[in-house]
This record gives sequence, C-alpha cells and structure tokens, in this order.
Amino acid sequence: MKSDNFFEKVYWVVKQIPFGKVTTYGAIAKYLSSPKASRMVGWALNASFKNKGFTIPAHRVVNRLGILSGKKYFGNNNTMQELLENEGVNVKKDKIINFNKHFWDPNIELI
DNA sequence: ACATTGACGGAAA
DNA sequence: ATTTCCGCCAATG
Repeated sequence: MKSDNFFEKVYWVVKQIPFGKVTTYGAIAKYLSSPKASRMVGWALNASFKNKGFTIPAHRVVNRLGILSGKKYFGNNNTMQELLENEGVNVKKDKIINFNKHFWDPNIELI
C-alpha cells in the first residue's frame, strides 16, 4: 500500500499544518521517525508539486532557520513569500520574521 | 548496477 | 564561533 510510503506520510503531515502556521523539514522528518531524513521531506514536496491534483501547502514548510529554501520551486521567485504573507506570516529577505511564533511542531500538535 | 544529487540538519573538527 | 562532513532515502544520470 502506498500510504506506507515516506512520501505519503509527508504529504499527510503537511496537509495538517494550520493556516498561518509553518513547520520545518526536520520537524516533519522527526515526526516520521527519521530525524535525519529531512532532505527527503523537501524532496517529497518537490515530487508532489509535479503531480498536480496533490495540492499541499508546501509553502508552509521551511528549513530550520525559517528561510524559504524552496521558493524557487514555486515558479516565480516570490510566490512562496506571497503565499505566506497572505496568511499573515511576515517574510523579510526570504526569511520568516518571528519564526518561533508561527512555528507549528507536528511532534507536539499531532498525537 | 554504480555514482551523484537534493526544498536539511546535527555532529564533529 | 565557523566550517566541514556525514546520514537519511529515492530518483536520476
């Protein structure tokens, strides 16, 4: 079953991120019991992007510094930032302001 | 089938 | 404190 795939789990978690909140690749990886597979998380998102029909809020996932590391994958170089600011998340120079305030940790919020 | 790469992150030097 | 290295797992060359 595909729902057991690493990717599927990633997609599921990302979909749980509430409006106006953000999380990190590492946090998701950790939640999936593979704390060191953070690279795979972003990679999974990239794969999901090709596959339209899978609309997941990938813009709510940033690296641990709150930097929009994957903004280039959103077509235009400022699409990701606009999406975030549209949700009340302030971004300055590709970095989220008050990152801690917007941070949503699946390890805590999800059981 | 083997090597390299990637939206990362933590440990080691 | 800063820089470098390694692991994670799947895909691509």
